[in-house]
Amino acid sequence: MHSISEENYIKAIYHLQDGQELVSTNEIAGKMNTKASSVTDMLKKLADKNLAEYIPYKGARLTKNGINCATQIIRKHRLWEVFLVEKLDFSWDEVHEIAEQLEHIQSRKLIDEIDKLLDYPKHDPHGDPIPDAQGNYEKTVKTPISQLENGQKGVLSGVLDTSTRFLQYLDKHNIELGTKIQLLEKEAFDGSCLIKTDLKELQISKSIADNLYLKLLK
Amino acid sequence: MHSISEENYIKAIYHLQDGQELVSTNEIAGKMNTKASSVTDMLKKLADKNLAEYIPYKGARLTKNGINCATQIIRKHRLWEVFLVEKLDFSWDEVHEIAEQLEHIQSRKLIDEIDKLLDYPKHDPHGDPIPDAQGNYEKTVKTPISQLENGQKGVLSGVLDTSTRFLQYLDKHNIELGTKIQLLEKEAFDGSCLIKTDLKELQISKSIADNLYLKLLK
DNA sequence: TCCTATTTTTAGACAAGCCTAAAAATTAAT
DNA sequence: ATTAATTTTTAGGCTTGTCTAAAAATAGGA
Repeated sequence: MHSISEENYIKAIYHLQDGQELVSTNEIAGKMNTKASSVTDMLKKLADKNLAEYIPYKGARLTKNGINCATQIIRKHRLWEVFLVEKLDFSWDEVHEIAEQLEHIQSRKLIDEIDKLLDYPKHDPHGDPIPDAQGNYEKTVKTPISQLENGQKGVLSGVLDTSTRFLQYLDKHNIELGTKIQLLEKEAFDGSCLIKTDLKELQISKSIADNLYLKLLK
Repeated sequence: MHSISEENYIKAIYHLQDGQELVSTNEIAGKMNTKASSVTDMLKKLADKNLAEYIPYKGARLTKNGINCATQIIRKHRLWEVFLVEKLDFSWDEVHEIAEQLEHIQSRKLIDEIDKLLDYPKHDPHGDPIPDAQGNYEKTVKTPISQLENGQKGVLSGVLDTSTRFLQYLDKHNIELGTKIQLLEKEAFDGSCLIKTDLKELQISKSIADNLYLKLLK
């Protein structure tokens, strides 16, 4: 259907266009680790195939077609991640790269069977929602710890950075999806935060507080 | 490591070189559905990478390196086939194309975990042996029904043709791997055979008799 | 052996995806 | 509003893997 390269661009645009109207060439180049000129080439191709609208010098956005395509790729990626963790003893910091390969396997039946095997999970191991076969998924409001008021609490339901280093840091401190976290105090001058889990209190830097997304509890 | 195209050539050469010393350019082109000139290009590249020996105008054979590579690809292909049949309710005639894609996924740990999940199967759904992590696999002697003497019997342990049509034909007649089959009588003039299973007697054409491989019982 | 048929290789072209360097358009700043 | 900085596009080139058409090598037959 579409080449792997096309699929990767579609996915990148989808993730970038969240909220924004148009995604710029440079933003896409940054995310894809390619040069702006390569992006321009690809945007023309995606526009030809009616997967994206492309306005020269302004940017691009996915068409309905492109969005469908993106959600199906994301569905595959996240289901494979769940599969790797649930069925094959991978840890949540090992699965991303392999899922990047597996998400391009073309077989509708395959991914639907994987979905069934896993009993139709709603979230991947990093807390991100999994689109169903029709591309629908639940969008819950998640707030980074750095934007909470002192005293507010919530359940960890997503991480922005999925690098091995960061996920292993969380493991070390027994923080995982579903962990209940309360912000005790935010330092005004450097944005670092003192947080509390059921197990202990922990001082975290602003960049970590930016990466931990909570579903708020009142 | 190696490109998908390289891997496909390596696999093709491996399957063709069974027995033969050198595999010809045309044979490879036939198997790969490409033109001879494309094969020549690739053989030069494989020789550069020390994956094949290439003697112009004579043919090619895999090096030790190439053979290792081939057995690892075959290992992946066959394990994925078992996975699809055992864990995802695929039938044995649906799995080949998907396994052609999955066999190129690069992750040593992934395939070893799949192997473990399946409890280290020795044969794929078509009866072909699965190489272990070191590339070793059992080579049993299998004889096509067309080469048996009248009265000889054996257990179906492999099929040559894995097309959907053929596998569905076997399903229809309740013939599967492990089915005990006896040759009652071979017609001299057209090579067709009358065979007997536990369930019934069946007249099969020579081409079908050529495709059904038995492990002999005495 | 010599001539023909087949096989294989070479030569040149093309598409996909990427790159660099230069030109054009846009944005920001004085 | 004009210039300077940034962003984006164009132009041209490279690699991989494919193709066609022509040339070269091999094999087969009389």
